[in-house]
Amino acid sequence: MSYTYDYPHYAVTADIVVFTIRDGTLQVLLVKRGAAPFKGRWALPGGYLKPDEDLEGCARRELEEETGLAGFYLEQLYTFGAIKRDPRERVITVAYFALIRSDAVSLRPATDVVGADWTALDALPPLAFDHEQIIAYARERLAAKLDYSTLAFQFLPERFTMRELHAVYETVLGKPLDRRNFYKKMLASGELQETAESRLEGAHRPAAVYRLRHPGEVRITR
Amino acid sequence: MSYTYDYPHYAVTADIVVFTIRDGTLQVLLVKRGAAPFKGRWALPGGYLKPDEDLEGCARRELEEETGLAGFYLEQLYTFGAIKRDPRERVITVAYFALIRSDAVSLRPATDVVGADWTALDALPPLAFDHEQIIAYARERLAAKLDYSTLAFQFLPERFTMRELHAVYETVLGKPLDRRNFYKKMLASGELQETAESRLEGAHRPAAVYRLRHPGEVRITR
DNA sequence: TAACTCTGCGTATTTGAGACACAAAGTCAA
DNA sequence: TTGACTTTGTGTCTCAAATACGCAGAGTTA
Repeated sequence: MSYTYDYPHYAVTADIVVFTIRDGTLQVLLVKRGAAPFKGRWALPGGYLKPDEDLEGCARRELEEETGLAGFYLEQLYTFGAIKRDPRERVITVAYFALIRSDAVSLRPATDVVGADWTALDALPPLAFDHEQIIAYARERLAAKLDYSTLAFQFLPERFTMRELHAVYETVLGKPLDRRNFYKKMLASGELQETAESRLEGAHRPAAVYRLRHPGEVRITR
Repeated sequence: MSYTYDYPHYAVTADIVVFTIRDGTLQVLLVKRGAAPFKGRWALPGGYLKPDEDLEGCARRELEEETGLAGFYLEQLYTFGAIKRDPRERVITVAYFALIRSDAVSLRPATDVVGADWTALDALPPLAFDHEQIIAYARERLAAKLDYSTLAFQFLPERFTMRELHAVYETVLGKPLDRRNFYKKMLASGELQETAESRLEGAHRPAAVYRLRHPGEVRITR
């Protein structure tokens, strides 16, 4: 089957920067390419847009195929269309970023790749295409948005402690935040809901367990 | 001439939301379509991506053809790809927004349109495609970015007074800002450079003339 | 029961945004 | 020439939020 048009058309893909937090570091999902170009190199998960799906639908489908997960947070990032970014032909890629709880995922490589794995952001291997650039851009957006949204909660289960939330912020921002001021700020934000629960994890006072006042919804907090 | 591919490709366009300030209101550049679909309707300027130009290059070229202007500020906004956004065929459009000093422009309609004109944002006619949505999104981005960048200066000539700068902010944000606090904030930002010049415009004290400390460069100020 | 560790709350200081008063520097008209 | 008028430019006060840091609370372990 072939497709013919009267004037130039382009391949369109969605690539997704999937962030998670594992072992106290910010990690991103990479797949190992099984075919040329860049065969054997790591790359972002993604794939071609189909005629019957919209852009976000494409990103969501590609990621579901790879992780088995549905309902994750997904946001359009930027569109990359440099002429030679793909050596084969002109490919326009609409980049997305997603946030996922890594404990909820079991990776299952898609058909056109030979492996998929999480990689720490500060230990990235050489990547295919312009994917380093895409990841750098996604990381900036993520860090900036922590400050004025409830994005961070996408990394946590429904119920969590202040320490867990604090750790997410420190990990993503890559710098220490005063624990006590952080507690205050979070409580003052009005986004947290206390629960009756408390959690004992070690030889010390148990931590109160919180949940989001508006779960399953990313809110802009200013 | 025709173009044939092994799997679905898509038309890719760049549409540009061109903002300017005229008569004390925020205005946007619209063109009147000369052909179907939406013949006779107003739409955003834009056009098809050519194989030998990148996305920003496409936006820049389309706008240069329309306004004769070069070197304006241009930023990628968002990519719209809903399946039926163009009734003819699937079109992916990468939206940009540009800021222009309207006094520096003389409009000259491109070949495929019958007219081009500035329109106040609060008096938009019905638009073609999803262009209302694109404009709304661009307006949000512009207003948000005034707060933490030197974007506003793109609406002003190289040398300007505090009053002119103040008017730009009030117009874009659509609300009054205390003049005296505004002065203080701008001076404290460190982005302004005093000049020896002052400007006399009426029966009152003349205003000091400033210029940007880093002209021709949009800076993030936090 | 004392040592230890993390949790939770409080307080004091600094920084920045916003409200508002008033002097300064011009023109214009009497 | 002088006073009315208008816009420019600076300062002060207040309040809210961010930051620095002290310390009691509530568990476990030796």
